[in-house]
Amino acid sequence: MSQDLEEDILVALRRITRAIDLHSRYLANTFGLTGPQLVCLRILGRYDQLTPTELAKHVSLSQATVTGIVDRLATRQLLVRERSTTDRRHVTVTITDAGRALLTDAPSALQEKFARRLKQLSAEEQEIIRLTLTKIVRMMDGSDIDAAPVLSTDPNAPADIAQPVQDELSEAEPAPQSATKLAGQDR
Amino acid sequence: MSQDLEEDILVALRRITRAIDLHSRYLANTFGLTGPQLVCLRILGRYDQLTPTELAKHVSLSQATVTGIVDRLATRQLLVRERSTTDRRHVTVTITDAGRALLTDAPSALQEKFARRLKQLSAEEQEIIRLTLTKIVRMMDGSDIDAAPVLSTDPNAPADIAQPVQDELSEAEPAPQSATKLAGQDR
DNA sequence: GCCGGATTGTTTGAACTCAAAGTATACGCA
DNA sequence: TGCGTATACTTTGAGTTCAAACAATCCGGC
Repeated sequence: MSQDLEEDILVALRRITRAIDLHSRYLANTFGLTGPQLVCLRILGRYDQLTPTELAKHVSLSQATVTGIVDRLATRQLLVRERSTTDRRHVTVTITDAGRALLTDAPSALQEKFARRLKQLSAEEQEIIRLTLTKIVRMMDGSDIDAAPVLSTDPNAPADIAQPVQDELSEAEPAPQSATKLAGQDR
Repeated sequence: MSQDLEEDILVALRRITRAIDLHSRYLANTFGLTGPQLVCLRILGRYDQLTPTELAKHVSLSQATVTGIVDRLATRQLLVRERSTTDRRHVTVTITDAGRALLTDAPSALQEKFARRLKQLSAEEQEIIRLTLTKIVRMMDGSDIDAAPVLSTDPNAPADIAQPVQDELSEAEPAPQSATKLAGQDR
């Protein structure tokens, strides 16, 4: 029965992705920003100003994707784009007062209901969720490419695309002995 | 420290989404089908023929999305679209021999590396992952709308958008009391 | 000063994703 | 028979996402 573990995981991930997407559209309708836009703006609110590359790293998106998001936020005047005078290749993206104002009463980028339910879980359960997701991220990170080394006859390896990135956040994950803990909390 | 649980989860989910997307592109390059295309074709391989609506339910996507995917698979002749003669509103999507052939040596829709790592985990750990993801799905499903009832002054409620969906497919998941099971099978 | 490689960002093209609008068809009821 | 609602699917429009191609700029060596 644990045979279709992979399938189950696939289905679960697809559903989660979908739920996130639906929430993003919901946010767009009711609040005016999509999920990714909100997340970017929030990060920017925290750092005040960043280059697109930095922002991309913080939100785990590619530079190109961030360009599009910044475009849309810029047309709404929620941030400003300026080329650096010292190195004109650099662009600094700065949050505006309007952007900051919008953030003050911005909803969560996660579904309210989900967030609420999350808080109702025991600290233990919350930790399991966090650790499990972190573990999945780690297992997925930088996959593929080295899993199929045969493809590129190119001598200089195309290198790992998704590269590390990994270290920024993954601090604590001591022991996965959590299994037994999970026992009682059914319901 | 458990304060930024929400943030951590958000980040992890975004990374997972990204990893899946990157793998999808990788699949497209090396195998010729994207992740969603592969998943749809696989389901079709299992059922032989389905209507777009049924297919959409099986893969947890909207009907509209499936139309696009079926389009692309159809132009590659991996499946055929036919209008039902009895009810011409219905379309049946049927996998072709070519499609079936392609499936035989199709890679996993999940990253190889991830799949491998997954198998190396203990049965217990695998179970935790599965249960955690399932739990997240359950917590996210049909969220939003009823979480913010105030928005629409419209008398006829826009109704639940993401609705259930849930029940159609989960035949093989009778009771969610699975947590307790986890207890004994420790090993 | 100038050329070539490296770095940073944007554009382009393709796929995915959804809701909402549109189209075609069926079915019930008068 | 005919009208209206319901059903099944497709189209449209917008946003996200990425790699790859492109552009602008910098910096080091000559």
